[in-house]
Amino acid sequence: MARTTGSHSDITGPRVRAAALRLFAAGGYAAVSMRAIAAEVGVQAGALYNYTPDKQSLLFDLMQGHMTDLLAETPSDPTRPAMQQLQDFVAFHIRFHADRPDEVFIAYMELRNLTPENFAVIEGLRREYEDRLETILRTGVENGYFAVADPKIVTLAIIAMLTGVNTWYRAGGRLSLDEVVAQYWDMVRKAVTV
Amino acid sequence: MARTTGSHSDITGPRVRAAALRLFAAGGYAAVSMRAIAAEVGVQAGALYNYTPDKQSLLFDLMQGHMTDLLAETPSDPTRPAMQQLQDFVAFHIRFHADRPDEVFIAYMELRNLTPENFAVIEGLRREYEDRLETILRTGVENGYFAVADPKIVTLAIIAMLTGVNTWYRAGGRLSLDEVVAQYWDMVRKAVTV
DNA sequence: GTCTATATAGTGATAGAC
DNA sequence: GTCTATCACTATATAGAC
Repeated sequence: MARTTGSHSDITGPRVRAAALRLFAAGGYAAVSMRAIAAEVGVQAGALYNYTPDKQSLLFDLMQGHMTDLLAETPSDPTRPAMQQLQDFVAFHIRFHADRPDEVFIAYMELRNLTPENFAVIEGLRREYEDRLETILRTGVENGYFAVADPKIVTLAIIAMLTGVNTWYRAGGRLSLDEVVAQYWDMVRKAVTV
Repeated sequence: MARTTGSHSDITGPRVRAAALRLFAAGGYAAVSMRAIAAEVGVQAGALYNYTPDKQSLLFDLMQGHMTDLLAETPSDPTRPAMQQLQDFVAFHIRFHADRPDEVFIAYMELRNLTPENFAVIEGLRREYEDRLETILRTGVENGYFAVADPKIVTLAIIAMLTGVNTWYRAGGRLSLDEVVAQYWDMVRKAVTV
């Protein structure tokens, strides 16, 4: 992928972010050098600084983009029964995360490599996502469909369980994503039902 | 903690491991220098190499020690009913992990910083632990106590859910560890019961 | 917009004095 | 067993030519 010369501003920027995403997910933010990212893109290290002010911004932009995409696509229809909303949430979470293994890995593993200011932003987005699920659980409790002693705990437990799928699921493996979604929905449904 | 001179072989070794544990958990293996570990112990960087052949061994020893402790302490009594064995496992997992937040964090976050040979060892120990739970689930299914379509999936889901406690639980917080164990056991029990 | 070259600082690990 | 000093690299980021 060695390049020669010329102008590529409109395509190089996305390629820098894609290379950083792949390399950060594979080796970890601290272990990946700007030179390695540049080599993956096919430019020299100095050229990266036309697309990002520094390495930290590269990480933050990837994580922020991931979290805002997550929030934008989360299903949210308060008119549906709580049980349906919960099923929608479970299916969405598994499918969204299965589609973006690198982003998910970074979002969980590289939090400590964010500056305190950037960490606060990402943490806020994460809490916003958790609140979506917690609201569904509280609604179901109020309406008598769910038996959940502590909605906050159950929220965190469900999200941890669902996100765990990413540690083992691979497309083309023993189970289809449909089967995975069905299995996890079965567990979640039983765990929260009266 | 600056030191002056003298011999400390029997106490410096454990202190090196303790410092590496704390710093790796706080900043990540790749981001922590041998000089930082030495400073935490109160010696110069060169002196560390009296206690470890290299930085990689320091990480591996911490992870291997954690996993062998985990396996050694896991309750295992096949004569008890599967439901009791499962409850024992859930309570043990939460308490063991709550006691060792740094070790748990490293065991999950630093897998990719192990050499391939060391990774294979840790991965084998991890699978051994998962097999303990999977065996309990299969026993309960055979005896008609559990309704679990795919014991392997449920094993991974339960472990992910339980380990997630470490991301938010802090001693002295809103919930006691007894309450946390009770809440999670309630969810697990309902999720696997017929 | 990308290049080459470089400033400045840090890295893991080792050698040899004490 | 710990020290100081150092080797050989690598790091992020910048300056200036083209």
